[in-house]
Amino acid sequence: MVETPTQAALQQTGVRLTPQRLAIAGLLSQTGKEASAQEVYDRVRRRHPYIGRATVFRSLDRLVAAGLAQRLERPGHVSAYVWCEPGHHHHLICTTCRNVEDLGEDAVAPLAASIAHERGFRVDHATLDFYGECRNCSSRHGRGKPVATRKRKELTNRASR
Amino acid sequence: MVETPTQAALQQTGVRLTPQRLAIAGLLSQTGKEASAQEVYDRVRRRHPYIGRATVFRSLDRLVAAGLAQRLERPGHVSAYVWCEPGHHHHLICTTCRNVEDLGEDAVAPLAASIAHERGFRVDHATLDFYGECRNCSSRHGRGKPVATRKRKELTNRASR
DNA sequence: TTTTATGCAAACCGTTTGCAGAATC
DNA sequence: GATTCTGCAAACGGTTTGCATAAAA
Repeated sequence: MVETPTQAALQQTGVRLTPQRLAIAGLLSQTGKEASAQEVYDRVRRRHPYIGRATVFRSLDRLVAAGLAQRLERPGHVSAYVWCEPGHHHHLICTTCRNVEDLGEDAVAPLAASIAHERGFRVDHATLDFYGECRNCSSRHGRGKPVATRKRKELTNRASR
Repeated sequence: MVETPTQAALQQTGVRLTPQRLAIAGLLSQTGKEASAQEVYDRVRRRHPYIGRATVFRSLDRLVAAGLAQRLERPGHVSAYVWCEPGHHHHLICTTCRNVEDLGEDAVAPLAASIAHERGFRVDHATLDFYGECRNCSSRHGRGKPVATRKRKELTNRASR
């Protein structure tokens, strides 16, 4: 069995490498998309039909605690999870294909600095996420044309390793 | 009965001016702090002991729909509500006193523009909130001293009009 | 063999909804 | 008087937890 980078990263956090965890981590890290726990559950079940919801939530929590994933609070009281590189905690989220691009901390740093300077507010932490349409999706349809033919292809992809 | 700005703003949205709504709107607009529905409920109950939770949620929804308040998704699946000026949808949130300062849209605009330009990502909407310590709280204790003696005073204030 | 994780089911808790009566316009 | 709102209570749905069993180290 070959050790993947994801596996190695997981190993380093001290948790046990169960097939379920590996599947969940692999799923997130390879799709590059945000997904709710329910969506993760649905997809993992294709390979692990007997997995329970609790296991999915617990695994996701571990990933977040380890800094390998981030939990986004989406409107409607549903959390979304994204795989993320260390230090990249802001995102460009495509509302069409749900792809997530990382945005480095340096995007906010100057803004935070100017706020500290101008308003006397010491910034400890910032949330910054952009929602819109990624380059790929924009080029798939004419400029200004409404996004009616939304592709579901990516969403039904299996996370095959 | 004198007409307050809050009352006038509410009136303009076409909803009926019930005592409960006025109390909730007054509460939010005057504290300038974020509050969960439960916290709003607890405080409003001091003046309206028979108010129901549902009424609080429905009133808050109206305020948000009218653009007079904003709903923030806080960690832990709890929503927080903040009174907000039209067009000011980003915030500086003090984690000590929970005060919320508005941040104009122009704070993000240049950032959004550069992202659109550099990464081909069309930004439709952005979330941006800074968490930290406001000027008042910083000056209440020596620089660098850990925030151990966190004041609860503000939180137990009555929202008396 | 010790420790940690899993799966199941029930509990949790913030939020929403249905409905009869009450208040606003 | 027509319409909207309230309060109650029950339903909802995502998430968490307790526990006996199973798997990882």
